[in-house]
Amino acid sequence: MTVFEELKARGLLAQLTDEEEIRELVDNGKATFYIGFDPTADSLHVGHFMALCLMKRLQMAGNKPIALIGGGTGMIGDPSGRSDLRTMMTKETIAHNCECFKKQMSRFIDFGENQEAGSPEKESHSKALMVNNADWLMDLNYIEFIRDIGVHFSVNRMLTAECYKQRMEKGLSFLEFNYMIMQSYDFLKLYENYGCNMQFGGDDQWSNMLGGTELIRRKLGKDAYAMTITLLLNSEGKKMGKTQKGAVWLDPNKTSPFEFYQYWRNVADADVLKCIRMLTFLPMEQIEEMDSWEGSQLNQAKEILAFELTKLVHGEAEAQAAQESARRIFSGHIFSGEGDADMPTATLTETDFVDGVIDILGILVKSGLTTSRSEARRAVEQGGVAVDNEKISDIKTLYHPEQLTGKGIVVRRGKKNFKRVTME
RNA sequence: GGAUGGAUUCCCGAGUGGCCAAAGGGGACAGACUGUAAAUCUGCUGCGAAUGCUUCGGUGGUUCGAAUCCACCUCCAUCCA
Repeated sequence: MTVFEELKARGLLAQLTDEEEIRELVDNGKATFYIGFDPTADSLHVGHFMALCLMKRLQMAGNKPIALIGGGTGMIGDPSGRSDLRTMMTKETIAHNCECFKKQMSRFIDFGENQEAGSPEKESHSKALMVNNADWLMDLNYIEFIRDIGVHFSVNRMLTAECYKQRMEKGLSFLEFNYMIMQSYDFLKLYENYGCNMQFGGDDQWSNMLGGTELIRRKLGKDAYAMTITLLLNSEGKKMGKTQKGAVWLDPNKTSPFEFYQYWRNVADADVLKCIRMLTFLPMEQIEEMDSWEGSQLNQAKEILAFELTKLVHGEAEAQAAQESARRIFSGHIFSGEGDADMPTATLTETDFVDGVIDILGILVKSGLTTSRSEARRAVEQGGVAVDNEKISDIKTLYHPEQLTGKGIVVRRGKKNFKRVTME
């Protein structure tokens, strides 16, 4: 099975400019492709995960990935968020975020030795590149830019793009309108500087990507290709990787391996196979086999999914640990004491106690299981709180520091939220 | 620049002087049922142990009393230029 066939079989591909050409390039390792990442945070999240997997798959097939960091576009911020004019990120933050991105990406993509931009010779030989569009966007001269690039864009045509059509009803700022042009310019630059002949991105980027291929054709008379990745939606049509607490991060300090594991362990039945297919590197044959699973058997599939992904992102040891903890916790007997190391822990100090005691509500709040005492009270009153597996029904239950020393206590809120609480 | 409409709690959306911590729905959370699933049912959803305190774009004002009335400001939408 060739790479292209595999991508297709896994349902990763959404739209392509020219299927035959792309197949040809990709299967023969002749593609230099880029995917753009906006450095809006200091960690990548699950939303970026598919892009990373795709880069990895293609790199393994001999193609050369370029990770484009939107340092320039990041200076403006994504306008589609509307009202809140995002605070402009400083160069320092962007640089910091880029560093973090690179670190995380290198788990997936082999940047080889010569990853630093700056020396064209080295760059042409490296296995992968990371570049920042601030390098060419920041110093643009407005008049020159409009003359050279702007002429090639027809407003009439742009307005027919689906993404703008929708925005036309709610309002579209000029800033936002420029996104297509800037992104197209990125592609042109990468084509000229690094021979980048292909762009991948989320399905929502399609029209911007087409803008790039057209710009290259008009400006240079050359062909370039674009391909979009299917957006990973759950069965409710929402983007995967978002929880009410925010994104599921790839950085273990922002989303612990255990939480990461649990996120995937808890996906809906309808989504498991899709996720396995699109996100894991398990061989297709094995996936086909699972395809016929149903009912509670899918529970196994979820375990596989969670394990595989945690392994990819955090390594095998972490994945193993997360899986064991999860099994132990959900099989009923919590805490053996040993091996629960990765259970989220909250540590109290003397100052958290009043007159040498703290009530259960205080513990819930201090441990971060609830955000306020009112919320904590509700949880207890509704029978949703347990300590060391004993249901707590009295909101006035008190704890002394001695009870928290050593292994401490394990506080559970609801079915799936655990925190070990100990003394300093 | 002009005209009109709008801004309500996580979201949508009612509320046009006291009975409003604010209807209804969605979501979230908790419980039952289950397979750490979905669907369903129940509870719950500003903060506080509580008298109570803080919320309805912002700032002032009128009033015993304001989400509701007045003034100014900010932002958004539609139409006109």
